[in-house]
Amino acid sequence: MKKISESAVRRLSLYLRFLQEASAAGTETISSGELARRGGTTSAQVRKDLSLFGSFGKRGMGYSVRELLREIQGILGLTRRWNVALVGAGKLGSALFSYRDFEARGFQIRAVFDVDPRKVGDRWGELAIRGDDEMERVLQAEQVDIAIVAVPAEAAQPVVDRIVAAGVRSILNFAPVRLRVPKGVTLRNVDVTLELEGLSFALANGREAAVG
Amino acid sequence: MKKISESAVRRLSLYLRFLQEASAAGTETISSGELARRGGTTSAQVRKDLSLFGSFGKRGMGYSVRELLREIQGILGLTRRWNVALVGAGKLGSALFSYRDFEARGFQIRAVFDVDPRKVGDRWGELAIRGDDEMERVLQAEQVDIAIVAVPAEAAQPVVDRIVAAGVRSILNFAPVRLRVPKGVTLRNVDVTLELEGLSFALANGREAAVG
DNA sequence: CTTATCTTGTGAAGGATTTCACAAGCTCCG
DNA sequence: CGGAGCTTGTGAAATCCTTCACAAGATAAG
Repeated sequence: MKKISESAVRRLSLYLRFLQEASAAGTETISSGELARRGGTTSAQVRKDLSLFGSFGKRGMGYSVRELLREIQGILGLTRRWNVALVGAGKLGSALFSYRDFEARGFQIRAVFDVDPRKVGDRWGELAIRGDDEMERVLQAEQVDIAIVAVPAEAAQPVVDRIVAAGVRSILNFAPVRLRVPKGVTLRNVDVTLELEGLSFALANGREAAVG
Repeated sequence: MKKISESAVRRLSLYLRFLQEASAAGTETISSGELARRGGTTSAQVRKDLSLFGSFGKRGMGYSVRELLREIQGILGLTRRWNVALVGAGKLGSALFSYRDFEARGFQIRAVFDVDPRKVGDRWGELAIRGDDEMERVLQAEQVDIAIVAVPAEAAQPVVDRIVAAGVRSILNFAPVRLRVPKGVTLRNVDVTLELEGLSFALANGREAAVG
C-alpha cells in the first residue's frame, strides 16, 4: 500500500465531517467541488485524496453521501470503537472528559488516571479516577488502544514510557514537550503554545492564513 | 521577503523551546545537530530553517544559545506582549485560562467572555467574565491581538464574525468546525477529534509515526 | 604559522504534494 | 437514441519542502 500523507488523512477527517453534515441535512449526493469549498481546498485535491483509496464517485453525478461516508469511516478505522484512557485528571483532562463528542465518534473513555491521591476515587460520571499505580494493569484489562496524555510537561515522558511499556500503540499528547516513543507507536501532539506562537509570527510579519 | 512555510514556523517554535531549556541548564552554545536531535529532525533542516532569516551561527562552533534565543524570539514576534481574549468560559476555557504558561511566553489574557448570564460577573483571578454583548467594545478597549475561541461548534462562526468585525486579526479556534475568515485574518485550528481520527487511521492501517 | 577538526551556510538534487488539464463515463431531456 | 452538460479519475506538470554534499570559516593544538 502506498504512503498516505498526514495532511491527506486530516483532509479525509474533514470530508467525513462535511458528509455527516450533508447527511443530516438530507443531501444525497455531493461533488468534489462542494467538499472542496467547505474544506477550503480544491476539487482536484479532493479527488486525488479519495483516489488514494479507490474510486467512489459517479462521473457526472458526484458522490453518494451515504456511501462515501461509509467508505471514509472504513478508511479511518471508525467503523469500530476504540478504547481510550485519559491520563491526568486536571482541568484539561476534565475538559476533554466532558467533551462528549468523542463518544459519538467511537472513542470511548474507559479509564482516567491521576497521581494525586486526593483525586483518586472521585467519580467522573460512571468512572472512578484511578491512581497511577494501577495504570499498567488497567490499560491492559480495558484493552486501551489510545492514551490521551494531559499531565504537566515534566511528568509526560515517564508517563508515556509506562503507557508504551503497557502495550498502548497510539498516544495523543497535550503536554508541551517533544516526547520520544519507539517505532511502532504513533504519537500526535496538540501544543497550544506552538499554535499561539504561530499566530504571533503571523501578526509580527503581517502575513495571512494557514489552517492548522 | 520570501514565503515561510507553516512547518518551518512550527519548528522555530520548537527550537526556541529547546534553547530555553539549554539556557536554563547553563549551556552556552549548541549545534544544529543537537537541535535536530531534540526536535526529531536533521541538522540540515535546522540550518535551512535558520538560514531563511539570517546567519546566526559560527562555523566550527555552533550557535550561541543566548543569541539564537533572542533571534528566534524576534522572528516569532515574542519580544513584545500580545493581548489575548478568551471567548467561551466553559471547561475548556477554564483549562486554557489556568494554563499559566501563556503568561510566561508573553500572551496575556485580558478578557474572558461567555453568553451564559449565570457566568457573567464571576471572577477568574483578576478578571471578571463579561457578557457577549460587551465583546466588541472590550476587544477594542483592551486592544486584543489574538482571540481564543472555545465555544460550541454551532456558536463558533457567528462569534468569529463578530471578533473579526471588531478588528482582531488572529484567531485560535478550538471548535470542531472549519471557520470562514476574510483575507488578512490568520486562523489556526486545534481540533482534537481530527487528531484522534488520525490515530484511528494509524491503528487501523498499522502504520507509524507522524508528529502533530 | 600550519595542520587537523569541527560545524555552518547553501546551491543543487531529490522527493513529496498540489495543481492542471482532459479523456471518459454517467444522466437527463427531447 | 443522440446530444448537451456535468463531474470523476488520473497522468503529467508545477510547486513546495527536505536532504545531500561540500566549500569556507572558525578554533585549538603543536
